[in-house]
Amino acid sequence: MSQLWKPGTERPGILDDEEGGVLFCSAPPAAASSSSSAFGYASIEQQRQRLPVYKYRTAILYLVESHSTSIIVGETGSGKTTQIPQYLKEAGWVDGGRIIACTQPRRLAVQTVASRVAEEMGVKLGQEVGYTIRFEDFTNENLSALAAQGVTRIKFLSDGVLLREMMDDPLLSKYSVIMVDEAHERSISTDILLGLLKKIQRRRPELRLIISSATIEAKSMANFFQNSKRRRGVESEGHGMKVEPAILSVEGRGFNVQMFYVAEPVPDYLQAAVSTVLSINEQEPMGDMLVFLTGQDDIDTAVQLLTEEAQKNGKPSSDLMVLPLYSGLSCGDQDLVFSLTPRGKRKVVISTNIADTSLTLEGVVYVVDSGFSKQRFYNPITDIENLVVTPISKASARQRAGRAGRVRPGKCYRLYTEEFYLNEMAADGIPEMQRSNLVSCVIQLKALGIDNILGFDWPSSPSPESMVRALEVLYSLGVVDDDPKLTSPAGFQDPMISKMILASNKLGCSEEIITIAAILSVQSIWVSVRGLKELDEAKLRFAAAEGDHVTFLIMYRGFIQSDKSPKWCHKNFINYQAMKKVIEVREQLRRIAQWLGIALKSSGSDTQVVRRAVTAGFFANACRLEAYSHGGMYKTVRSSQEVYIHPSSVLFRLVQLSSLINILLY
DNA sequence: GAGCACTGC
Repeated sequence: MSQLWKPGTERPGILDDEEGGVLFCSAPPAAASSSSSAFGYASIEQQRQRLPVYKYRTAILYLVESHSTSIIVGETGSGKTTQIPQYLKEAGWVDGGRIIACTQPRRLAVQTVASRVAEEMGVKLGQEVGYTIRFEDFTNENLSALAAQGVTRIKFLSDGVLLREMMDDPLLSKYSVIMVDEAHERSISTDILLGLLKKIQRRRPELRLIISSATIEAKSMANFFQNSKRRRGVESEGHGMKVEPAILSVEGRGFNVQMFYVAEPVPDYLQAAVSTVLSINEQEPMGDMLVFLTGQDDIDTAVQLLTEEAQKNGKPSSDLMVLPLYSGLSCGDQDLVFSLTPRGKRKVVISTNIADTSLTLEGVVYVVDSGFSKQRFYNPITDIENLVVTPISKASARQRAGRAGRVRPGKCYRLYTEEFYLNEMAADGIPEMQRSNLVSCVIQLKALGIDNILGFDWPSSPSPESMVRALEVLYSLGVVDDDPKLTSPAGFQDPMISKMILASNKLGCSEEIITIAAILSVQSIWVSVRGLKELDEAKLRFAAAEGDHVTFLIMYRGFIQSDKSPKWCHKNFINYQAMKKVIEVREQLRRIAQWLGIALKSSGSDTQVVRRAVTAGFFANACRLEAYSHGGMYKTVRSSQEVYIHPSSVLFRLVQLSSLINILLY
């Protein structure tokens, strides 16, 4: 590599122009390629140079050197995530013991990207290239001179972990460059991170930020980082940097995807999806299909309809291999979608949004897009979060379509009209921050010393009602005082859990409550097969009349007594992976509890104190059974909101039963 | 008779 431009030297000849205060850098000259392998196959170096981002190497390094914030818009397959940290290292951004950080919203992405980069650099993962996610720290940050060889210089981490690091080192002083990847997803932790990084920049003008995003929403991101810097514009001058964020666009490596729309709005997208799959199968050449629906229910129905169709012998649809995909599936079922398609079969994966963000399917040529997804919405008045089937955004529709063009030119069938796409769909989705309960978000900011929550500078502000509601809940739990400042160090992130654990200390059941807290933090410890009689029977074996929390305790004890046996879990319809996570989380909670001076103490067979501790933490959810109500209707104490026992609860049948008795009695 | 997708103490 000889054509490098070193930071601090004269800038290379790049065309740039000012546009509304934002610097656009376009069409850089292609960098001269260096060595080529003497062998017949592509070396890692050659593979790296073939990535679209390689053409922009010099440009990116120039922008990072000369701007405090650079925004890189790059489609999937551009190589930005794996390459940019390496470019930065090659250009000297790790000199003097500094570290380059690259954040991801998901754990799996952190692991895979880190190991890919370690492989490309020919180093052992955990040394020069490392990663940190919860429960796994694969870095070597021991800075002693002797160990200097394998010290971590490029570090991948989940954005949640970087937030945690801020509690110990508020200025994140060991990092020279922080790259926030997948910023377009606008997850809560990414948004908090962006807000805090903007604050850090004022105190550390030498820190460079790279915001990496898949959509052109970049412009509003640029505005966010530009605001208020104008007012304090002098600060960075000494460093010879531009305060306006730079925006650079890198093309992806996708193939062309041809779009099809329905002529008229469809009355039933599930039916429409099924018949579209069948007609693609009859009319189009081989190639796998990916269908986007909204949830488990829809997906199971669609799979069933298509499988029935496929079983009709002699029909062309008999060569379909139909597979569902959603997070509730067991690992084994999820892995099926990655299996090789048998000869003469065509794979059809029916998926939720999981195929949009978390999993990448190879070999998809046809995408069927219902135009809907399930989204969480939060109502601060009732303090209730809901899942609602909602039209997706244009950005999301484009992302879905792009899945068809990863291996060769593809086709995307949109089950909505072009008119709807052009005129009705929102350009971007609503950030998660504006659709969620903000209790843990507020407590995190408080723990970082941000006291004026309502005045915090967010990439997009949540509603004042949600903020006030969150503060109210924290106040009623005694977590914040009148100031409002945190009354005690935030040991546990979730204040309800925190309160429950503190109460258990007084009640003498911390052993049990820490188990319950751990179980509440995983998705579900039951396997997710619905409508299966055996599952209900298994539940009855563990069910306690005292409710789900006590049931969890019985299950956990059984798991420990089985010696943490996967077979025992399988037999009892318990999710082994979830149980393993419970063990890990429990251990972490136990450590924190110990640090807070809470000793583990068991209440033995006394479950009453356990239930007292649970209600101490979750009293805000208290509700009253309505007399004479059919089907067990409750109303919340705080807002008289109508609520029902969830069918997944062990009390579900019991309540049905007891309300039946009520009816008989009156 | 029902849970889009994720993160972390």
